[in-house]
Amino acid sequence: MDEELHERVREVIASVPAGTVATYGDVAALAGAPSPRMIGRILSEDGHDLPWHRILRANGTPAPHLVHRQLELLRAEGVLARGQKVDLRTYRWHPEP
DNA sequence: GTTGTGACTCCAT
DNA sequence: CATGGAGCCACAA
Repeated sequence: MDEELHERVREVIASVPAGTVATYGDVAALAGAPSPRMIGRILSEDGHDLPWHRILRANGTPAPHLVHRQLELLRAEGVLARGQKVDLRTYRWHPEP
């Protein structure tokens, strides 16, 4: 049944609309993942098809080696970042009922 | 079986 | 803002 979790995570990430971002914790919670760490691992292996650039850390900063990449892609979608930090308060994705 | 590492988060100092 | 400890799961050696 862990495959479903895998699918769920992918689905949640794919559900994040352009111009918005989500945190690892949010994705983990929405997908029912056991821990936010799994999100990173899944992205690292199966994130090639997913908008992984819309996934940020809890403080609004992307992962260390992708920082530049993330911010550039996000900027292309209209998500402006201040230095390395994105305004989660403004761009954080809010799932609709 | 343990140990170390990782695209993590939270809280205390 | 920096640092450290605790919690968490998966995988390689």
